[in-house]
Amino acid sequence: MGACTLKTFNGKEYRCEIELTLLVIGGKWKPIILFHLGSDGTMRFSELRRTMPNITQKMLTQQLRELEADGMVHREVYPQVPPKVEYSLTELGFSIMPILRQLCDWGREYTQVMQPEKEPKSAPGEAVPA
Amino acid sequence: MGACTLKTFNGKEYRCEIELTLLVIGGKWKPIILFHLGSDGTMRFSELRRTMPNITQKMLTQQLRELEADGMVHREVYPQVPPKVEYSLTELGFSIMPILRQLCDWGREYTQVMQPEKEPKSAPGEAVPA
DNA sequence: CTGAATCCCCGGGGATACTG
DNA sequence: CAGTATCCCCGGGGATTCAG
Repeated sequence: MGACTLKTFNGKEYRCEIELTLLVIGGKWKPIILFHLGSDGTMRFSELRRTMPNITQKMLTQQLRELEADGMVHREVYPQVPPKVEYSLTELGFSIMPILRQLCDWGREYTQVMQPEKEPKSAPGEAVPA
Repeated sequence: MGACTLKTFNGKEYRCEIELTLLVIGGKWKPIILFHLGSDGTMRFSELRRTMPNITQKMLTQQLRELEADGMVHREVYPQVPPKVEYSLTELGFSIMPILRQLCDWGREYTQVMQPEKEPKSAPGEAVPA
């Protein structure tokens, strides 16, 4: 229904709360970053890079900063040389983990359901006829 | 963990099932389209356009075709003039609705948690101190 | 009414080099 | 080690026009 009028929160424009959520945790990298931090716990910058070999440091830094600004991750800087920076999820960050896990599960089941035939007769969670 | 090696499914490349899910239901428009179809049921093309005034017909058509190809929506063409085409969710499409609703809920709570203070002390679902 | 076909802009995001 | 700073490409996606 008409629940999709233009709203603004913290500089983010959205018409639906789903859009707002996607602005915070969506995009090519954020879900993966959050998922790793939630699964493996506190990680250094270089650890994250090794875990995601395909992301550039520019993008990793950028996405982490946005996640930090949106209250999803905590950034701990150790004033020493060589520099050491650790990232971890905030409580708010952890609160998205259940959804991330479901996204993961859904994707896994999707491959199962779509594998046998191109005509999808049953949804993930349903039994497929033999 | 090293659970993020490059995989391929149906021409989609992903390193994590989350990425695969996002390839199917992610992007600027798909979540909204799915959400409307799931909430309001079968809709004509023009109905969808009215519900989402900001999307162009090109994008709406394109996204609907991709969703159809991925088994998320069903496209029913009535061979008559003027043309009439109805879109609805498949079972697979419906199976994503719970997650969409949670995305929606999370976004709503996010605005509550982030509103009072910029320093996030509690996550959505937690009680905030008075 | 539904949609295909074009044209075109803009910015997400990659590659590379430099710095404290 | 953990970032900035540039440069630049490419395609997502908007506006508009044509068609069955």
